Amino acid sequence: MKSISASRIIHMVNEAHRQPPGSIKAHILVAAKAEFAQYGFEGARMQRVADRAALPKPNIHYHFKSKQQLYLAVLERIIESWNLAFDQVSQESDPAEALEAFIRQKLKQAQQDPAASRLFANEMIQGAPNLKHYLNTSMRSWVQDRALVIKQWMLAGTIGDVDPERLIFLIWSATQHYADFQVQALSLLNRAEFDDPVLTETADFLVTFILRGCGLSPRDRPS
Amino acid sequence: MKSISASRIIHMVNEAHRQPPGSIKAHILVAAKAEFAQYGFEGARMQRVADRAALPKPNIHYHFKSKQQLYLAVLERIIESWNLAFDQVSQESDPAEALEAFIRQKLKQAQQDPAASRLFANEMIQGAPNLKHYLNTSMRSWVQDRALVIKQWMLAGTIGDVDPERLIFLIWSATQHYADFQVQALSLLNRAEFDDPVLTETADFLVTFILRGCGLSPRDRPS
DNA sequence: GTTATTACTGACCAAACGGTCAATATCTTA
DNA sequence: TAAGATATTGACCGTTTGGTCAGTAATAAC
Repeated sequence: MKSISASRIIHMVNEAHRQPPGSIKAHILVAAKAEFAQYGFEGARMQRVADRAALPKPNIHYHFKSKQQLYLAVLERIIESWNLAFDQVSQESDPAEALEAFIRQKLKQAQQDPAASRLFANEMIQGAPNLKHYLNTSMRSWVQDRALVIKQWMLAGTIGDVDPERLIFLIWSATQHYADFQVQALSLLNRAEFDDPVLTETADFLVTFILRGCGLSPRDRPS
Repeated sequence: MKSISASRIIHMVNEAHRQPPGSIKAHILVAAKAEFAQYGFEGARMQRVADRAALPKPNIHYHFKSKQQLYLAVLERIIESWNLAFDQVSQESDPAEALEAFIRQKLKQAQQDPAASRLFANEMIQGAPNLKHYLNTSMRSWVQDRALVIKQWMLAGTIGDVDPERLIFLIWSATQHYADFQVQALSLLNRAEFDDPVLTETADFLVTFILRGCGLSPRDRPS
């Protein structure tokens, strides 16, 4: 195995992953995301990435040194874009409103970029070989922050008794599943595609159901 | 592409997939399930299947003609084992009891055979290239039968207002996620492994939460 | 307009891939 | 125990894989 230090790899990736939207690197990253999402790291083929990007294969290798590095660049881009949607919530927020916003946002994310969701799913299924650190640091503290707020809501009596970590995990699973298992969902719901009407119906169901699960009623909306 | 008719493939698979538990074919199928679950079809390597089974590679090819056929045999075995757990439920069943049994059963399945769950997840992520027919026939009618019972419960007022298909999908997602995203769940819950105590806590949470989401209280249990 | 740098690509390579095959061992049954 | 069928395997094959490289085009700097 070539001895390239982890920090050097991370440095190179950091250079590569934030590209102006129209750039060729950004274009390759989009193609690679789709490929890795569908086939996983080992199943992905550099030739197919090139075909998806409509570029010769060596061109891909010019911009990204190796398959591994391309994968890491895609992965970092996804995590970063998810962190941007790091919505603010506090003890003072209304639980129903905050949870509803969170559910709708997660579901919209899953619909707008199912490839990102599937790539992440592949990484988790394989035991997160490239995201173990993320799971034990950023993700964990993010969850703990939110869990603390939920616990405070519980103490204040503005929400029912629920395990906050498991609640967050359930919301993630319920929303992500519509991206990862889209074919199953569409067959089950007898729909052709995951379009806006399906999104709205699904979001409404999830909000109602989960809020009820938390001992809350969904706030009234103009109908 | 070789022209082998679909029925011939299915016939061959049917011959292969039900093996006495101690047989070599069964042993290979277990190894292959783990490999396909972790890497997906394209990412799986026949050599690694052989290594997992502690057999020379040609031995695998003696028992299963091709990678594709081995994969199909594993898939059929999983679907079949899931169909065996086809628990009976009717209009007369108690909704809370029936849902609780369903949730606990699904979660236990996910814990006892996470590889099966992950293999299925991989197949869904790729758009179910080998399970489209299953999704549109067996799975669909299974869901519709259960959905009908849930609708009757709703008419009888023994359960709150919920979209039955989406409820089933949510239960699947919430339970399967603990197998597919096990590393994430363990990190989030600060646990080392998905053992029986975690299983029980998780099942209790899911039962309470989902029943509340359906407008039900979990039936009392001796504590 | 020359030069230096960056971007691109057809042709190629060693290694790994799924799969084969002839030779051998191990069971069945008469 | 001979004969046939089944099971096993070391050595091998054509193809595909991730990746390279020399040569060329395009761009930027002076």
